[in-house]
Amino acid sequence: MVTMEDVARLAGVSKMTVSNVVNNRDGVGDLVRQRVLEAIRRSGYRVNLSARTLRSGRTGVIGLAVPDIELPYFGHLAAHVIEAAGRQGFHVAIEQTGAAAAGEADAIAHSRTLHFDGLILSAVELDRLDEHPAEAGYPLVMLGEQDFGGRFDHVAMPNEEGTKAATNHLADRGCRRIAIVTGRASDDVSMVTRRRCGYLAALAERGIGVDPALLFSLDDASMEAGREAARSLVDSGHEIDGVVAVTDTVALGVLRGLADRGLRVPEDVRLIGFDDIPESGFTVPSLSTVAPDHRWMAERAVELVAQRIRAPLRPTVQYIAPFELMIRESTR
Amino acid sequence: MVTMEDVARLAGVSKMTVSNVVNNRDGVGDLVRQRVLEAIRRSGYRVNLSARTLRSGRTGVIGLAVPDIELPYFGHLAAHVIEAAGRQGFHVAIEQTGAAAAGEADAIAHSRTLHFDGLILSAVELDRLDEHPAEAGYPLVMLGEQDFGGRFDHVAMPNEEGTKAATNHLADRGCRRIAIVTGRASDDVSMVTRRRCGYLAALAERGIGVDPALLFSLDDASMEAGREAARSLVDSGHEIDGVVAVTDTVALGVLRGLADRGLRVPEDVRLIGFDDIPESGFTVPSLSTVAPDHRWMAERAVELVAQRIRAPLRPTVQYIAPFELMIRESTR
DNA sequence: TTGTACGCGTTATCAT
DNA sequence: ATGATAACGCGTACAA
Repeated sequence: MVTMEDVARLAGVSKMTVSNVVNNRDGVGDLVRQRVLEAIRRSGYRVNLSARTLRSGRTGVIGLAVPDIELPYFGHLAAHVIEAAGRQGFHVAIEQTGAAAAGEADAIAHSRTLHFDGLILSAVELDRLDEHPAEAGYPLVMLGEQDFGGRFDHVAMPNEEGTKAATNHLADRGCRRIAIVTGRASDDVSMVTRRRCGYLAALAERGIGVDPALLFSLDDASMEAGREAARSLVDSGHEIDGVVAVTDTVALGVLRGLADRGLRVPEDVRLIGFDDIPESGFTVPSLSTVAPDHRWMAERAVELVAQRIRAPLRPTVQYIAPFELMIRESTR
Repeated sequence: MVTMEDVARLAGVSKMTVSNVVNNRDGVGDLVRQRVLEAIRRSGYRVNLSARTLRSGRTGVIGLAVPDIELPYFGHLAAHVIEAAGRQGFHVAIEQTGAAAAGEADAIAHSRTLHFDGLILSAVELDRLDEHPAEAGYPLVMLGEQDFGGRFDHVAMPNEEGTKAATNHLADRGCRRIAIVTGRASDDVSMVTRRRCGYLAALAERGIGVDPALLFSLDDASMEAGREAARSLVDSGHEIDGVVAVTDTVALGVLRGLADRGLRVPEDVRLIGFDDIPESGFTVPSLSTVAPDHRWMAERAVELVAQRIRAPLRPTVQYIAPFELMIRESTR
């Protein structure tokens, strides 16, 4: 391995001068600087980030923990985070939590072990983070679903607002028997519950009665689960003319499940999702959806970790992402 | 930060003994070991990987460079690589190359700068890697598309074989006017060309004539490009009864583009893709496709980097992934 | 403007 | 079985 020492010898200077050149510090003569740069080029020298890290105590890496990078939504999000972090001079390491509270807690511990400078956690399950007091003071930004009562920097999805707008939109189109397909609603503060609240609020506002048979809970937010939910809803015999799906991924499954039962979208049933993943514009029929500004979310999240790394004690900040309704064929 | 020194003091031993305990080395008495473990637990100590890396010269991280993590296929692949690497005790850092030769070369340089122990490169553009001789000897495994004439460890897609099987399948279903939608075919060895060869081979075998008007080139392998390709093909007036799409992502776009023009799949046109991304099972109609064994590919790739890290000079290995045809509704 | 000495946390070597 | 010491490559502080 080529070290600064080697470069210094090659250029006939001390390694401190090499360090100064590498870090663009001034106080180095032009001629000497040229000689050093030439020596670096010739030798193929690269800074050793481990050594630098050991000295400075910073790794320049932030972790991004998501349930499953394979789900389109998180791939999408990761791309934006990587880009935003790059602009701030950070690298991103991706962890998968498997959408389990244990995985999410692990990711935090892991992140510290690897000495990431901070962690962006897209938590869907971990609602009891106060059980992990050892992590206090670590730059941790929550991204997306859960609500943590202001204890963390948080960039939230417009869960309630978005779902309410979606439900209202279906009502505007004349739907009166609107089903909602969500994840399981075990805990109080989860994304699922917030979205369900938005749905209920819209129905109440319109004076549409709530039929418990139209509240469908999934085990996970997968395409397969969405497909089965749609089949069950149809098979149960309750008439429906609209479906609010908790995510676009689930909506893709619902779309397929309705097709399995010979129902047409939007003629027989209108369908709207949440997330606006790229695929949604290309399904047949294309999928209406609540479109949060993902780029904005990623940028805020990166900005928040960066700020917290610099100032660990500043008060926490809560954002709710802006969104718009993307109206496509599935609710025409 | 808690260091080994602190733990050593707390346990009343030397830091070398702590190191031995942490690394599960033997030659430590049971009683002492217990005392040390207790001290680690109480103090919340974590190894400093930078220091360890500085000493050992290994980071325990392998890079995975893909064109765009947002494309479902690469998200899918990344999930498998992360899992396989985890089993071998490696972490994975993801780089995006933007499907450009410059990005791919950057990823290699970058990977070395960050002192990854090795790099898995899913190269789609970089066909002249011999222009980067400085990288010789770095554990680099090519995954997927390109062919590099045996100069690197390589886990290849069954490009030619798979596309040939797909085309034959369409012919079996009675198609005689089969179009192929590929990326641009500028270079000799690219995935695009290999897949096109498979297509031509199948047609030749069946005695079906090649109509140049049915060879459609895309600027990129996106859904949008696929959609526009399908529209153009239909609008051009050449009758078609089958389409081979270069990837499932493109096929999703083609499916949509055919719908835009009022053509039914599979009644009017049959369609087959390549990759078997999860979405393909859920489209309406569901998408037939060439399904390479992604898990197998990820495992081989990780295995190859791991081996090359241990033995930099062993001869290179070439694999071609196994595949099967997933026959779904789009070719019924 | 350039050089020297030391410390970051860990591990290898050698000694006890 | 355990401990002392010296590296690993870089950056800070200070001296020249």
